[in-house]
Amino acid sequence: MNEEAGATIQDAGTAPARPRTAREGTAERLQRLPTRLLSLAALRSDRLVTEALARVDARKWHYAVLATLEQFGAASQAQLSDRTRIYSSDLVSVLNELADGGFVERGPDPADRRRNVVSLTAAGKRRLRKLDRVVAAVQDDVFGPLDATQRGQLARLLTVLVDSEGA
Amino acid sequence: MNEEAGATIQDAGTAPARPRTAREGTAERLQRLPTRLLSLAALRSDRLVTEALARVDARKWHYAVLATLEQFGAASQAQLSDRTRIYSSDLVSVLNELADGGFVERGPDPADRRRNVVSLTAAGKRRLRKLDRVVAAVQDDVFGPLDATQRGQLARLLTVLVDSEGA
DNA sequence: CGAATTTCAGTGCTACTGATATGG
DNA sequence: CCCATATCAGTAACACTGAAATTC
Repeated sequence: MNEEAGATIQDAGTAPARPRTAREGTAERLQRLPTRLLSLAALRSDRLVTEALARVDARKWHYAVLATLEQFGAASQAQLSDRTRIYSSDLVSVLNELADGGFVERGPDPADRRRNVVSLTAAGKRRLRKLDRVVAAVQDDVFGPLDATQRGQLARLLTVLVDSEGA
Repeated sequence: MNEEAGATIQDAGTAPARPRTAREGTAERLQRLPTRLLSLAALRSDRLVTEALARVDARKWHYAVLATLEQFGAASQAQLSDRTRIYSSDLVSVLNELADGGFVERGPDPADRRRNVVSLTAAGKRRLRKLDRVVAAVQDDVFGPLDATQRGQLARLLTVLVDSEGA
């Protein structure tokens, strides 16, 4: 099958670039490109998270909203949007889904009738426990190749990057 | 209608969770969640890369294809797909765009008429130089908050994760 | 025949941009 | 009048699936 294609592909037009300068070969630039490494690592991570959550009929945003509600308490959608980084326009359907499942309640805020008050239900808390376990398990899948020290290092470095936003 | 929890946002229903156990508070779980940190960092990185490339009418995949062609030489689309991680179905339009710009040439492989041979043109090499500079500049934007040692650490850790795929 | 290659059609999720209606 | 909030409509880029036609 994979005969080495004689003249055609081996040297058709472009010769494979070798590091000409001793300094810094541009050869493996793509494979080593930090932004690409970050992108590829996140792609795999997101895929595993998405798959694991899909197995229990959940999405990343569901977890983010539930965890945020438990941490900060009931909130308006604008607050939830800030805290979860979900665009408020996208948050609408997420809350619809969570409300359909009975995991959150959404009612008008009597103090400001533009707002809704979104709060966790008892079922929502149980749901959060479940998703906590799912998400925790995925961490080991994703970061399994790293030992505890490396995981800490990575988390610290990523936190610096994430916190540098908008600063 | 459904406002049984009369209070507004301050204490509607759910009290902000405090770390009850001394062990490991689940409070900031979302903010510290490694897969989320990875996702958010990559999101910002991808956005900056995409924006910078868009300013010169390019996309990430254009760069990936051009750099791969220079590194490995002319190749079939299946080979390019493997090397760039672009799905072969998506590669078609990327190559169309690059060919429209005169940056690559795509011709049939006489040795195996199922294949195309994709090769870099002179204009493609000049294009690659340009994109190289753009991409290099973005690295500093994205990883500016880290010093050289930290950047090396991060790159090493991400490489471990990326290489662990399919292994 | 089965398998590889290119291409096309189409899905689903995400990020992101308006616009709109309502209320402060 | 200007601003905030929630909602809706829609776009673009991606990741991914499946199927077709051609050729090995």
